[in-house]
Amino acid sequence: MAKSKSLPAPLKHLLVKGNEQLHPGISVDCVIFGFHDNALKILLLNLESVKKWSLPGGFVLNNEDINDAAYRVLNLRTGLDNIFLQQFHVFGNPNRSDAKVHHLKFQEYGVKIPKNNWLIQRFITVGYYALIDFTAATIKADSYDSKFAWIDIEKVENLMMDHDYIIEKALQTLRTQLAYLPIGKNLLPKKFTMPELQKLYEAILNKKLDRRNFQRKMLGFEILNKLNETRKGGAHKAPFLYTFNDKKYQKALKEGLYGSW
Amino acid sequence: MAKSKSLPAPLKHLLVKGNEQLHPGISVDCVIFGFHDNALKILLLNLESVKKWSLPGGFVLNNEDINDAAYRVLNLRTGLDNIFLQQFHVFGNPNRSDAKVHHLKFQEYGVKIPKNNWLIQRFITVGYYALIDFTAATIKADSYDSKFAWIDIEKVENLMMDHDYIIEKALQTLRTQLAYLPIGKNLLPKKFTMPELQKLYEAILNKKLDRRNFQRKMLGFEILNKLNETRKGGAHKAPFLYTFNDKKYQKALKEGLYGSW
DNA sequence: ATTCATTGCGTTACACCGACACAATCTAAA
DNA sequence: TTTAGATTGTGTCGGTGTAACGCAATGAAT
Repeated sequence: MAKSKSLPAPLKHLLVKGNEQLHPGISVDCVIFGFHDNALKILLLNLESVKKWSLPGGFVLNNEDINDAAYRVLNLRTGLDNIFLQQFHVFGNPNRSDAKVHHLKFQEYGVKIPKNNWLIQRFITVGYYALIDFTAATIKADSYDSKFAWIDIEKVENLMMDHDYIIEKALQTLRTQLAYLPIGKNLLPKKFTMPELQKLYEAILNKKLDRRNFQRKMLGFEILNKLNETRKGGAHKAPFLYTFNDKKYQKALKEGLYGSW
Repeated sequence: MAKSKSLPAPLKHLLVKGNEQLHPGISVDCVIFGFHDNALKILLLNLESVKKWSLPGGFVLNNEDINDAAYRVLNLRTGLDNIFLQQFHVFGNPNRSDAKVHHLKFQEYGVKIPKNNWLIQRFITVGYYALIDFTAATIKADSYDSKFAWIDIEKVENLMMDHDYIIEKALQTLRTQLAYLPIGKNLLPKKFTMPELQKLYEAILNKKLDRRNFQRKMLGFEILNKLNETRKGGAHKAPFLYTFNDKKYQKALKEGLYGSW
């Protein structure tokens, strides 16, 4: 009924050039966490053709490191650079791919995907998670998806394919790593207050923390610089501002916060 | 000069059927840790054709979960079942594959790999690590490699392709996970003594631990059953034997040993 | 019987953690 | 201008776990 729009070049490219320019059967998916209004959110894209939300993902170029591919996806969507981005799991269930997603998408343009096309194969995907400053990102949708949204971690559900599970795994990883990696640098603006940092931790852990013990523990890691400024404007006592001490932060990223044993 | 032996069926199969039966461009590699003579060892295979040692690895069947593929490799090599096996990293550098390995191998049989054959492509590999009971395994080599060896972790070097790096990453992961996962069940015989368990931890961490504190900490995890038997035969006081409490062990595997936060 | 390394169990000092107290501060309302 | 109310900065205290070390018991070798 609806008049077919003409097929966008990037989509055509996938069908025609995918086979020779992209690594077969493997993709990357990015769980991009952002923090806003004291809530942890995830960047999702809407595939109108299947009426579902999905994670931003992409394919791996023939001569591209898979980590670079994930970074390219992240950068393309958010415009951000120098972001904490980490592999966390490989999803290799043979039934996870759903060709219907692609069929429906191309149907919008009245295009039928040829049998045995590169796109209609089983894909194994590598999950990455990233932490970004909500306020610094400028999100771009692309030809496959026209809408995006930051969706509260509590309200994520009914995503495309196995993306719910991917997010669950990402969140698990993030929570575990919170215990031994310094998290927060990318999720918060450069200057932030201790209560803001605490809210972030509480959102990730989904758990209230004691204000005073949190501060003591955080300062104990020695990765923060206390500034001689306060954040005025709130209706209460003005809290001090902090920044991350880049050098010590990087060191902690490599060596972990404790060491234990 | 040397008379060409005839090409073994599994190798021929790779060339001829790989394209239709195996997932393209993805492999799995297993870092199999064993414990013997108070040292941590890794199972390596020798590729005579390239005169280098390599990790046991394999490909993923078209309809096979990638985790099952890794498990299949582990089981094929060791004959063991019900083993702790975990993904730890994806190695996706575009230059990591080295077609020369395959060319040399097939040259042994006077066979030239056709251009653009399935085998001669870039492979992205998923690293898995496993912990096994050295004494329970019966190692099998296969048609690609004729020799195997347990090589001391300290002496691993100059492996094929990026396998040194893969092992380094595996060891890093193992050390990190030691702090929050119960390790040891698969590396030791069913019954073991506290000093034996300690030696294992010391081998993994490459660090001496205090005997008395180690015991207290271990018992504190409440994943061990103390038996009413001792290990006689040593030239000294007979230490008590322990087993892992399976139920609590599994629970700790899921939830971690601490929880922190 | 004696020797001696090893094991089982215990002690002490110290750091860290959770729970809570109290004073200082900032804005908004009175 | 003063007061109220919520929030922040700093400190205390008891419990817990850890590192470092002591000492008696054990068991094979001498």
